[in-house]
Amino acid sequence: MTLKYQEVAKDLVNKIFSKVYIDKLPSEGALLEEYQVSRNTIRNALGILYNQGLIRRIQGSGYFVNKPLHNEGFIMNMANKVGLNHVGNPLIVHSKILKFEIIPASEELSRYFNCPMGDLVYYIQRLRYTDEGLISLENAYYLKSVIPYLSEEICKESIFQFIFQHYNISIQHADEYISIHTITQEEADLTGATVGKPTIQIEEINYLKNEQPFNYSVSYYFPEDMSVYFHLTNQLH
Amino acid sequence: MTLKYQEVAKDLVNKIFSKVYIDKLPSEGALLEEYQVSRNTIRNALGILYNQGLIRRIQGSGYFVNKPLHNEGFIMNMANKVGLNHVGNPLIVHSKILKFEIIPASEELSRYFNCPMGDLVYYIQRLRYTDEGLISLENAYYLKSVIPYLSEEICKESIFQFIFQHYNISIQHADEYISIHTITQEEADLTGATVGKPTIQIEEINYLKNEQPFNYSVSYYFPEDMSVYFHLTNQLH
DNA sequence: ATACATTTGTGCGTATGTATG
DNA sequence: GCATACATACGCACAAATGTA
Repeated sequence: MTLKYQEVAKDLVNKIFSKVYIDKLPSEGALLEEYQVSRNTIRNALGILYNQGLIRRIQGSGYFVNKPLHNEGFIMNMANKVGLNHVGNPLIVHSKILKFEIIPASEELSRYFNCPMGDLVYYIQRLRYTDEGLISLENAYYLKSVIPYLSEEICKESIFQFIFQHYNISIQHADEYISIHTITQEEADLTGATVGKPTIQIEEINYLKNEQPFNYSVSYYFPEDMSVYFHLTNQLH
Repeated sequence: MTLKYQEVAKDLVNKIFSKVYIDKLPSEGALLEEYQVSRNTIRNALGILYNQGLIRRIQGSGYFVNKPLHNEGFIMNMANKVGLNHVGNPLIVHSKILKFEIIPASEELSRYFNCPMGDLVYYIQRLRYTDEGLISLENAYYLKSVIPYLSEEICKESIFQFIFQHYNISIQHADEYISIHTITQEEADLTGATVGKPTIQIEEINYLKNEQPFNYSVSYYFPEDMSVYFHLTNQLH
């Protein structure tokens, strides 16, 4: 499946990250000439980048590369669901597997997955590290009917990347809930963190294109200087 | 300014909130017939609702009203920038003004506002309450060149509502940073909270249509059961 | 201050592809 | 196999904001 506006969008993103476009992008007219597509297609592609907060656009003037205001600390950009990243720069993450089980869906999980109770799900608990150290404790659940096979070996690297490549599926959208979680004794034992330490909790449900949820996870993020960034467009004036 | 797709979008939102549409929306064809607009306009309008997580859409099947999975605790929906709300239901908020000053922009503020240092800004510190009690401590800054007049009286109610009505401007988009803030002695004195209590910190910069930032704020949210919800669409596959 | 060209924003119509039921 | 419904793509026209001469 190779959609024109997504191809164009990806190419534009690459050109921004690789500093081909430093400040201003070419006009829509120039871009539709370059890519040999219609204006709608160009605008679809640019709309994606705009919604992700990568570019600004000013009527009568043009499209401009967005520079993030904050640059200190560990900033996780939620706009781009292509793995952990620090404002545009992807992070290399490896994991220590704490649990790898196949369990029947509880009432709660069956609600999240929109499936009958008892349906099988993978339950994977991981500690996630970068070069800097421990990032998060993750409790992830995957619906086995959608993801028939997983292994501990796979879970040491990126589960999502494996899924996308082997099952040729992709995330359509996600629901995110952010709150504060204070570390319990059990979690402290697992992570070495102190009991009662406040952490950022991110609960996440990921959906396929057909609206089927396939992944639910709760993660606790430990870095003190961490913040979660996202960009909002107000389309209802 | 009365744009067709925004009018349609607003009308659809109302019909969802007022339970005219409980589960399924009419098809695109039926809607363009009803509103007497083109298919692009209908899809623009529906796209807004989709991006905000209000509806799901399934190719070949139709548009469906989204039911939030979590219903417990105080959930703040960030998608819709029309004041504080609890998953769709607006909250009545009133404020106690702690500070109301006009100050010159510091280096930091001048970066946020993209203005020269020393430009005048309103600085307003408020405690925000609902019937349930204290919600947040807010430190808000408004660029005086964009918002020439504010008063303490106005700040007791919704500042945004006043601005939108009197200056006929609206938020185009916003940058949000979420992190954890532990309450200091000074803040504890102001709020009655205990020193060291972890709170959700939301930093926010709001932009006008011409990309001019007009508001920067840092707020600390106190409810224990609070979580921040937002919906992500993955447009890059 | 005015006029004009450029550039993005909105809106309509049409054709074809793809998923669902 | 078929009808329905959403997804993508093209092309065109005009409005509105911006930048420049």
